[in-house]
Amino acid sequence: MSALSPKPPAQPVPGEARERIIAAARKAFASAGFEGAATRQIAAEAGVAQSLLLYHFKSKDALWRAVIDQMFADLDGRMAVAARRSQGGTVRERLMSVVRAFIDLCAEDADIHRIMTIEGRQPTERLRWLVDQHLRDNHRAACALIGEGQALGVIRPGDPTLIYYSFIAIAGTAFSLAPEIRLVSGDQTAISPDAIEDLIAALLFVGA
Amino acid sequence: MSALSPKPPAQPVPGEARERIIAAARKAFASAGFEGAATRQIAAEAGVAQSLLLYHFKSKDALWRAVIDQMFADLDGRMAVAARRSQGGTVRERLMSVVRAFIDLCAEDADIHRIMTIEGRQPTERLRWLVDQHLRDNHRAACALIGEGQALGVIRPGDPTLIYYSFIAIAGTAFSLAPEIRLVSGDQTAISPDAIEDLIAALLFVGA
DNA sequence: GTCTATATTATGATAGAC
DNA sequence: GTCTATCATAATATAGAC
Repeated sequence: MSALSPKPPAQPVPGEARERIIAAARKAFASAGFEGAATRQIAAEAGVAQSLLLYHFKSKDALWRAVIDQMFADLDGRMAVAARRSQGGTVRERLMSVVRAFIDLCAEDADIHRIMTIEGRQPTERLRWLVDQHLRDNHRAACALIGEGQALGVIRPGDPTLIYYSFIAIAGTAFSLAPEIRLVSGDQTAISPDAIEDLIAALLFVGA
Repeated sequence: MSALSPKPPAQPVPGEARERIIAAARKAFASAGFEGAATRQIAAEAGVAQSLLLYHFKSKDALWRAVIDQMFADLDGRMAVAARRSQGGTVRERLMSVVRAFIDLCAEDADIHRIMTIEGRQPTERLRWLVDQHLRDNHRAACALIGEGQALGVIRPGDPTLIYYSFIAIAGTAFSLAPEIRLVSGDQTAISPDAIEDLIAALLFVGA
């Protein structure tokens, strides 16, 4: 290896520590909530000084917002890809395309569901920011698709918002509570995206 | 009012403060998680000194366990009533009886779902205690009923544990995330037990 | 950009008066 | 049973060297 090696292990790459901090913060917020997560512990997990966290982000609150923005940039990107791939298909195909994309996202990393199910419990300033910044648009798009299917008699009748949250609940809970499910079932239950997809299809479609 | 009035307002009734502490602790643990909840804040909410909390319960951990035990005493009692009321009925009737009892419990107070969805995320000592103390038995009973329905072709095929957790997810999430649903939908969505029951029936039963 | 050191406040827990 | 006062530690955040 030359001295100009493209990936020097000791020399910190610019922006790398910042990303490590965000990753560690996401894990911490997802498992202990905003108040329960400690910036010291996040910094230790990222392998940096606690004060560096407040250099890159001006406060714990700002760090939380950075975590959320990164998570939703990923989510929105995946949803856009799923929508594009299924465009021109039936309502059922288009809906299951985004449903499957969300299931796969949760299977890979349930942190987004974990954080959302903590923040959605209380009408805090953080929740209002979340709704304005990210949730309202996703909710509107999903409900439009659900309403389209209902008009065609393909999707079960009922309040689209409740159907939307039921779908998220099934898709997210299985992966968010994986540690509990493992302990309760004695490791007998395999949590597969296919099995979750079947349950959601049964919920959504008429005569499924 | 005589001096021997049966309900003196100033004189603290024995055990009353203890109950207020448990109630305040349940709210705190449900909204902020174990680490995020502060004993000082719980005591303030209950209107007592912080140290009194550690007189009645020897530690924050012991307080948490007392909260859990009280919640599950209520849950188990309601489930037993629902099971007794429907005994002799069809599998569908028996299942929907306990399903409805759980929905009503969450509608009245979503704290049990909120606490469980926080604790189920990480394989902590608290989770192991929860599983041994309360969860395993409830899971076994539910899965037995689900399996019975599947053998008769009434309930959708699939891993009973995943079906069980999907039911809990739908029933609990709607009420746990009520503040978010309210904000996102602009108060357009009414979260009624009947609507939730319909969604769960669609999920559970073949050809629903 | 990253660190050490520290200020300030909040935390869980204890001691002891009443 | 309930309180005030306090301890030791851990929290977020800031100051300043390199």
